[in-house]
Amino acid sequence: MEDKKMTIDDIARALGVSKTTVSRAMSGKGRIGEATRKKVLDYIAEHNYSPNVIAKGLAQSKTYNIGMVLPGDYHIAELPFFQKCMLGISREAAAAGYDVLVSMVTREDISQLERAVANRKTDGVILTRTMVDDAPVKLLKDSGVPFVAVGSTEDDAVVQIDNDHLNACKELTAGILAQGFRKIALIGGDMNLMVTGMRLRGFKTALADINGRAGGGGPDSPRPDTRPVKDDCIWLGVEDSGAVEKIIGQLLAAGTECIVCMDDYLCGLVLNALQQRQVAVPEQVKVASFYDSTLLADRMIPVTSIRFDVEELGRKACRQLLRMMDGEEVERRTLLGYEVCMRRSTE
Amino acid sequence: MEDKKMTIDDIARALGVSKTTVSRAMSGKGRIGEATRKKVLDYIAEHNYSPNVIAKGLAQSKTYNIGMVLPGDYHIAELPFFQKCMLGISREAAAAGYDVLVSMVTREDISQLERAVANRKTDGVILTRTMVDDAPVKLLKDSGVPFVAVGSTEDDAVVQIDNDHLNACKELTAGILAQGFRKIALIGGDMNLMVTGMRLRGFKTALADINGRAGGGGPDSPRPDTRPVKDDCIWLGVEDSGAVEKIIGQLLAAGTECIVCMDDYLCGLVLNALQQRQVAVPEQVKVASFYDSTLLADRMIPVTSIRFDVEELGRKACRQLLRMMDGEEVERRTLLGYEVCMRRSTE
DNA sequence: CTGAAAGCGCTTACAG
DNA sequence: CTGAAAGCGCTTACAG
Repeated sequence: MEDKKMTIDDIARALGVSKTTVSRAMSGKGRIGEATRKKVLDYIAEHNYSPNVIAKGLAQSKTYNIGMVLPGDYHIAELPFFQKCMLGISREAAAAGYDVLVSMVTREDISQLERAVANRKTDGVILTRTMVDDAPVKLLKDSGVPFVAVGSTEDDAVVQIDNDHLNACKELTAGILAQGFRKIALIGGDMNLMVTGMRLRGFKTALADINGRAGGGGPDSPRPDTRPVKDDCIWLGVEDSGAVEKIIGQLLAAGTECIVCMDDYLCGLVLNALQQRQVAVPEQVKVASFYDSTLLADRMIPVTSIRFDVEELGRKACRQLLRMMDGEEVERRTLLGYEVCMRRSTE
Repeated sequence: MEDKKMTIDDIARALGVSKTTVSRAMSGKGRIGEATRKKVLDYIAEHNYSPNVIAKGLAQSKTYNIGMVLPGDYHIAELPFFQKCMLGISREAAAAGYDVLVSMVTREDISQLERAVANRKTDGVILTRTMVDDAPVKLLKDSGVPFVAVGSTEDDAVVQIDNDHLNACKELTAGILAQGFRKIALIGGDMNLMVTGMRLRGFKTALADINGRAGGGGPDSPRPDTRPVKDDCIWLGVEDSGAVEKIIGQLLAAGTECIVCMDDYLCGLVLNALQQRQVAVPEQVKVASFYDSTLLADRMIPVTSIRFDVEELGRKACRQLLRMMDGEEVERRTLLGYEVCMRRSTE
């Protein structure tokens, strides 16, 4: 415990060198004799000294903290995502000598983030979720603090890094359509989440593609016959079992062959509703979901799903931020891959 | 944005006073003229200045950070708990001018916590979960940093604050037994979690009580006839649906009347298994759970459950820690209340 | 290769 | 009531 209060000055005195020398030995910056260097490092190791990062930071005008904005009111379906993402961020930060400061925000209250920014407690900030019309994004833009958003934003001046939800959803949908199904429905949650919109676009693109309109044909490309996406197959803003029950009733009556769910919680509700009506999956209806989280780990049938590497997403976001803090130019938008896992539920 | 770089020196110069005066006006410490004080405060408000907390901390040998240890590998059943607990901690910390630094630990790797401690980046630490033979507890004890554990610990020198799981489980169990049921089973998860043990003890106490052995009778109290708790009614370390299926089979064969689940995830598995076997709840079997989380929010029947105020638990833990950091004596063990919510599933 | 000194932005005895 | 100065524990030009 004694060593906890040891200072660079103590070391300098004990070794008969200057503080400058000790500092240089540790940082590796500046010229220093190999023998001196070793002497200092040995002493440090032996006495289990570690420098006061706060003081170091002050001298360098750095905090060695990165801020992480975490929603305090998110839905249980998102929890596994945040857990992994946090883990990735904190591991990468630790590897670079940084600690992670959390600011929990809700839709009504972003005061924790305001404090962290005003108090200059962080060298940069990572947003772990993006919303339509996102208050934290605005705050951070105004503050001038370097930040990256995990997720997509409307403002493309913002550095953002995201799973490729659009193409993931498109490929998943296309995969199902490729099996010959045409009556396909989409159920999604909170429309204020950017991710909901991205998936919706992926879904629509897949439908449009199979209808013969290969995406983004130029103005002079032939205008083929198209079957427009039917609105009654897309349900967004769905939150609870009551809503799901009702929707399932309508979908079954309409002869829906496959239901794509935007998250594993909704998918759980859908499976419950189907089970209660004695509708067999996949024999009578196919079901697919996103995230591949433990939320569905123990269902009777394995559910077709997208798999993302969320810890890696967190790590990449952190690395990106560290580069920005070093003044490097970084790409505005980074999209990470995904894996479509076809399973029993859509066979 | 200009004001972000403003320093106490700028203010002093602009106002023609000393830095000392500015500092005193802000902190309220030391004698200072009311007029001077107002002048300084007005200037600060107008120019939207906020002091550099890092520098302030250095001068006071404080960090204005509290550390929060978060398991990086916890189970989904625990996620709603951690979310609320974090929110409570961070809100209380913010109110006291502190930020929250997270260290994510896993069973194999507590290096993030080691770093935070070695680097003296926090003035105190909150542990958000306790395990049997808990590595973070040991590390923190050795380090000498003030800390409080949310949860119960074996080592009662540790300052701990917890929901009263023992009595909650006891009361829940007693409430069910009071309805006349005798064939009651308990299903629990990870036995390395202290909470599992606490609930187990509560369950056993309730059984013992109804068997006539009022808890803790002295050596000279009459030794009444006792029905010992049957071990085949208690299943711990249950993790997945496979295990649950098997257990449910045995319990039904044995004529079990009620199943108490230690968390909402397990309870979900139990409900699935019962549904699959067409066993009606509560008509044929009663079911009760803990936590009252959104994990079970959308089940067909409302599930009898314990309700804890986890955000308040987080807040109390944080307040306790702040008091310790001020050098105050605090009680070694604090237990918070609970609410037993009897619902349809045990009617 | 090494050191004395100034500085990071605050606080706080110590003197007026 | 107010200020000059030293100090928190580091880093980093600037000189040797």
